[in-house]
Amino acid sequence: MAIGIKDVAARAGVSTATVSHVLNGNRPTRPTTRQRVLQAANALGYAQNQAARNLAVGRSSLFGLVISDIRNPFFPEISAAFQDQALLHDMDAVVLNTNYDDHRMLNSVKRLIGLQVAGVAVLTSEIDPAVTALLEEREIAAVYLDLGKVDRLVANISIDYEHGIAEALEYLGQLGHRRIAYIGGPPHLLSARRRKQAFLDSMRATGLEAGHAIDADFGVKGGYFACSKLLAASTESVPTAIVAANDLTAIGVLHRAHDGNLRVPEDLSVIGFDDILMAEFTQPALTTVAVPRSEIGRTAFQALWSMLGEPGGEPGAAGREFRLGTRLIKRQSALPPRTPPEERDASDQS
Amino acid sequence: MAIGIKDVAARAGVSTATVSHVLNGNRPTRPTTRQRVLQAANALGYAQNQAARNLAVGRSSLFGLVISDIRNPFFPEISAAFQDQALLHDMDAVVLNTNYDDHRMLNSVKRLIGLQVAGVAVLTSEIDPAVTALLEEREIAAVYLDLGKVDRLVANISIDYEHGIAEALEYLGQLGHRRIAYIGGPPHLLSARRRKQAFLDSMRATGLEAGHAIDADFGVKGGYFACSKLLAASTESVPTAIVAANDLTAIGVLHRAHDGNLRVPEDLSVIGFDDILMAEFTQPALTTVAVPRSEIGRTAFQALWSMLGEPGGEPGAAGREFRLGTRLIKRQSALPPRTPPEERDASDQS
DNA sequence: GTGAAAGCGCTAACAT
DNA sequence: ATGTTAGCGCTTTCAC
Repeated sequence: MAIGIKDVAARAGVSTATVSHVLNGNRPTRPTTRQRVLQAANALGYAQNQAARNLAVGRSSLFGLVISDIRNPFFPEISAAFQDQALLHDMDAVVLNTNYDDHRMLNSVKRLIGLQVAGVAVLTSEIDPAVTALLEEREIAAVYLDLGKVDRLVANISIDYEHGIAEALEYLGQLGHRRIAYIGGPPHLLSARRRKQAFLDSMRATGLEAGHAIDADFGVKGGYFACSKLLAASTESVPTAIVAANDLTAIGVLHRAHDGNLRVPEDLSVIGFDDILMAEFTQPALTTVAVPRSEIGRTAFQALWSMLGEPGGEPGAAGREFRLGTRLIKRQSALPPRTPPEERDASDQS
Repeated sequence: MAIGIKDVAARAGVSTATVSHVLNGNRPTRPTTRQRVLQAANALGYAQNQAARNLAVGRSSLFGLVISDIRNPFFPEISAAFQDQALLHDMDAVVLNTNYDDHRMLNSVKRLIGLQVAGVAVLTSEIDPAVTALLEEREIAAVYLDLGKVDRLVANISIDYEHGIAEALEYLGQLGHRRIAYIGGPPHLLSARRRKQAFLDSMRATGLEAGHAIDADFGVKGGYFACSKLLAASTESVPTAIVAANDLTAIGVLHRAHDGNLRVPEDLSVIGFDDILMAEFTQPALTTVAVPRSEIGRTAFQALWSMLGEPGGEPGAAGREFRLGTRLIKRQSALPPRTPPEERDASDQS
């Protein structure tokens, strides 16, 4: 069943070396030979045995992609973009979920090492230092998300929350808002800390009056209750705009604001992040700071790819820092009107 | 850098064969030797070189999982369940998106064959016959979704829409509904056809009065307009309940029903499928027929796993048919009330 | 421009 | 219970 390089060689009347070289384009071959080989390979339906190839080359055509959980809508787009790039370069990706578990994360990386992956992208929110250490020791190219470091075999992607939030605040300013509150995420998450800091810095920079900043849980419920607190303040300190650290939080805010039995500023404006992508669907009225998911995936691949040297040759480029911008998506965010459905169409499956 | 089996053998003072056997548990070893080997492996941070192993064994520790598009919320859960099972059996999965493209699907399978995968799960809606043929020819274990066939190396998973819809209709009957309409999906999709047929059969069986059955596009918009048509009918033929072939369609129906300017039965009931999972989130009031996504993923893995024989030994079990049931999730589906947020929490990510 | 042959790291007979 | 060793299918040096 297994059709090997020998079969192709035999059929083409050449040596296996030639077949190999034709297939990998590693050295010039006479066009006629080339033809014969290609034809033979095709006729036999030959598929290169990657296992053997990898063994010989010492590295596989696999990249590892470690994410928190593919069920979290934040990741599918990243993963898809990563794989699309991989396909373009004739590589494949093994995507592993850590389920937010450090131990499982380390294990995943060990598995990947066993698979002889050519590189690993770790795009989870928190990264176990043991992982970076392991990858470094094994001299495997790696790219991380919002990890500070960069090295010969370590690239880093960071999201420009600072600019994104500044943009959002500017927008609110144009709308006439002056008292702006913030609802953050769990302080133990790096992204939550960075977003909050960006908000505070940006407020200071623009000279706007910082309302309260409350930490919540990145969930709908957290946003809901945080909003209660904010709106229950004495009249002159009730914010007229709220920036929420992610979209679920923002959805919670909107829910609360329209539940009634609460004094809500006429023109309350809410801004969220489009982290989990449902925002647009569930709350077509929510203005969001869009995180460039596809770009993250694409960039992660490129980062790894660029660090890859020739199998036994030059070392490839050094890792570097990639900074990705956000996009402010403006939708009226005061009252979620009940409108006819958007022309969106996310369907077709099963 | 690369730590090989020899290093472990040396450090443990045994032969490579012993190390191999300890690691794979292929033959009894004296506990003390076992210990020494394990310890040495651990101390060195040894990770089995899968490429070499696969080459020797003739088969990799990889399963292929071919899906339409991981960005479609139907798939992440399937994929995650599949991978969780894989992990349990010390295997890995390479997940490939076809983007609903036959050509890309065939290509994906070819890639997987090159990777020497031990089996392939093709869980897309439509399956190119060339794919089944190729897999069959290469004698690779395969499992499909709603493909009729079953064979020595071909398993099949089918969803029991029939029962699911019957259950839904029974429920509507209990609620007192008699005139029930149906909005289907694009007839070129197998799942759409199967669901529609199940509806019609079930209606006939229960003796309920079948309202109109309209084909739509599996999208929100399609549901919206189909609903317009249904409710615009002459009074005595206006349905009091609508079954929609997927959840986006159902959401469209709900949107339309509550847009005003249309005569809507007091107690209009709507039932959808929870295909894309957002239904619960966006429309907590929609009763749905739940497709068992995780179970599909889990079953797909099990199907492949059971067909795997010993590398060079017995052939493993023959492929068989797996039938998976649906679950009817009852939520009031008449008027989507604007309530405080559910205690749901899908949050936490980067 | 092409071929012969030595491994890549592991497994699995076959020995002991 | 453990060691020796011949490949697995490919790449790649070294000859030609």
